[in-house]
Amino acid sequence: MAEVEEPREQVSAFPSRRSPGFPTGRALRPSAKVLPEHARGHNRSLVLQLLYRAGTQSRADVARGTGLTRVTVSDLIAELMSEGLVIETGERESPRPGKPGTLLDINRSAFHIVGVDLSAFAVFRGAILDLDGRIITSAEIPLANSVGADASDKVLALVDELVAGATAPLLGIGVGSPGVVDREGVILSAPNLGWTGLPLQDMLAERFSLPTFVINDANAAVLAEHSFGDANGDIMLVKIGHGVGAGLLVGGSPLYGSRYAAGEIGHVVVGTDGGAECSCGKYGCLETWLATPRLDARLERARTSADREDILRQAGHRLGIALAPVVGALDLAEIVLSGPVELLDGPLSQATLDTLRSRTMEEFHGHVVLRMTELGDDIVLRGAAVAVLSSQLGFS
Amino acid sequence: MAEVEEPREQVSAFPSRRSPGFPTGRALRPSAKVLPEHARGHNRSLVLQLLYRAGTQSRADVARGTGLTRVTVSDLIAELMSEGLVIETGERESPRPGKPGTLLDINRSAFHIVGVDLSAFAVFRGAILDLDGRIITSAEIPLANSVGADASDKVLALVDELVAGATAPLLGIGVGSPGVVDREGVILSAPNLGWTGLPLQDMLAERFSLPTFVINDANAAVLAEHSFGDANGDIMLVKIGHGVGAGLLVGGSPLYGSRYAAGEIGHVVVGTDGGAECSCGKYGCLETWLATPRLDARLERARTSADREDILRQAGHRLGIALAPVVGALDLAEIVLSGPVELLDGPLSQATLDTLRSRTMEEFHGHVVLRMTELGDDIVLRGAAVAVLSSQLGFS
DNA sequence: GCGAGTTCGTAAGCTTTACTAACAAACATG
DNA sequence: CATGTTTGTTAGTAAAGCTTACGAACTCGC
Repeated sequence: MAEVEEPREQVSAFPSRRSPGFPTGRALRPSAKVLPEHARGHNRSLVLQLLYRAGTQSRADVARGTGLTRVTVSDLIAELMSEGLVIETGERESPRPGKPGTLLDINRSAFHIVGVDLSAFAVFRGAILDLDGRIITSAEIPLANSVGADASDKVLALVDELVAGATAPLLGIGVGSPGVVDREGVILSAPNLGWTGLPLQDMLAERFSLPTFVINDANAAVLAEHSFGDANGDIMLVKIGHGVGAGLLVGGSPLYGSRYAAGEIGHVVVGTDGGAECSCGKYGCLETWLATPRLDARLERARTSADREDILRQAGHRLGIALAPVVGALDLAEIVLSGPVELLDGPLSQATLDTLRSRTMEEFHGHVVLRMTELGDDIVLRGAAVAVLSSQLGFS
Repeated sequence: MAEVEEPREQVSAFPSRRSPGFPTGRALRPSAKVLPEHARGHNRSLVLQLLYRAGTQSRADVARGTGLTRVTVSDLIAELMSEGLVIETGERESPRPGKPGTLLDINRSAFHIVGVDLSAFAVFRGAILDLDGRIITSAEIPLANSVGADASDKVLALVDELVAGATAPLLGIGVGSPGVVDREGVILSAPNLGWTGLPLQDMLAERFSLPTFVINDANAAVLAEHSFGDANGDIMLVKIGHGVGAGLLVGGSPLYGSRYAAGEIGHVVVGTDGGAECSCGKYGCLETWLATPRLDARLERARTSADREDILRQAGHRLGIALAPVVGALDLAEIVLSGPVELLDGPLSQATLDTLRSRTMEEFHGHVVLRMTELGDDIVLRGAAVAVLSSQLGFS
């Protein structure tokens, strides 16, 4: 019995079955046939998802929650238990009549995940996380200006260290990298790290024999916000640091763009009144207004706190100008900012919101929410872990 | 055996089975369980899709094209033939060895579709189309300034006329309407027609007992461009007329937005240097630069052809300014313009493209293509028909 | 002309999956 | 303590696509 379609052979922590999931649902791609076993995988994910989210409950509860019958749920649960993914946690103490149910939960400590963030300044950060996305241990390796192969060697070294220190079977490795990353985890271009066409995902998967996922850092961040934050509906996460980038989640799934460059808004020119010269050669790019080095430099020159506020407000204003057409086109529910709180939270984000409101139509887009993420500096790390979770367990 | 989930009972042209399709594929919705019959529906659509696109071929060809076995394909084809959707068209004249296959095709003249465009100026347009989207007959009804119930009565009258003149069983009714339309085909707001919360889809479905789909006009247009035009990848269709709106297709499916207002970019302010006062009260909205009445008025005041060109170029420039952040955020493959060719095709679209190139990053988004649609004034009509096709046959 | 090889479509039987029906176990309530 | 409720499991059924096998119809080489 040959596997139907398994493009890349990766060793999984699960003995029997990899959740196949459905074809991506794209109406027009030459989408694949669906076999009964695919349906099984879908329902399996459904059960897993319910347990993950709603927590401890009985088989009968799961049956009601998914719409499947108790028989089918029992069967799926047996499979999941044999893989060690689900455990029985005892009996329900019954305040109601009838036989008390056997309570189930995801075995939240049975597997760990390696998450890596390559987007911080001058340092690669990594961590081991549990299935709930909590950080168990973390590690760092200074970048020391390395680029190219030196830099990718440091990624390998960092993951080496994390994998060696793991205290539970690993579900996989997730990496959030700056730059343009394709669907196979090849980093097509990451100028700051001197990478072009680096197949980091394959390199890691081969070296560690673990399911590995390399994605863009802003996409990782928006995944984290979706899973661990309060995000609902279509959201855009704007990540402001040494550069400016964004991740978009539409209908629950990340938007890649036609050449994997979705969210690359840092070098879009903002406004029609010039602006400072950018490293890219143009004038008035979003990064010239918002990248933290530029912003810090401008703030240092400020004399009064009113000056500081003006500078921050101006930056926020520019962000609002750039985001207004995007909000209009996508009808976003939420815009989340990620970056240095002391810069972003306050006059800057307030000015962004004000500008957004004054440049879009209240009736259509007045409902858009703008806020800071509450996930702090771990957002990319945790988002990379979500990518692993989502692919290995079949949900996000 | 109860239907699993059929929110709205609609009479279909098909006796036995409505293609159920899969849940929308949104990772995080409380997505539904999948039964074997859902898989069947998916594979059924796959076969239909292949026949629709690739045209005449044998059962064995279909099996190779879909990855299903010849046995399964035979079974599905038998089902489709019993519904009158597929017919045998003769034997292949064999240049190759082996038994010649029996050629099959979609029965392209067996069903017709009603398509309606409510977005034209001062007139409602409708047509009967065949399964290939060709217009068989068309009809119009002058709007004569009616609004509210008078206007919706005219829609009913127009569809009455078309349905009465149909010469084949109807697959369904598709309507492209201006304004904000939700997923159930309720027109939440269409100011020009005086509609608020008008359940047009239900009204038509009930009156004609046919599957009916009411969608936004720009979304219809982008569907048409996708199906009948050359569009590939993620596209945005910008529809310029008395207003300015857009439809977005991401990963092959339309983008609705969190409150069904995606694509409503007409009242986004463009640039940071003021602009004319808009009917909405703001200054410098995209519509003040591009809506055809404003543009025509400005062009009438032009003295020389150089003046005319300047005006058109300025308008195109503004469109480029508005689109640059959207291109950056979505990494669009293509932007398609729909509207009066004499205004849009030439200096205007050239200026839009120039502006787009000068305000985005060549490496990331230099590949974006900007062009006029070739579907002309029938684009909404045909897109509305695509909505019917896509839902009733399970593809687009 | 004819056997060998190829391709097509179908028949029969198998495997997977989720379903229904039925039941024993375990509990609350009157 | 009898009754009703809820849980989880066993047994059997229906749907779907698969594999295997086969007759029909064709081309090609001798």
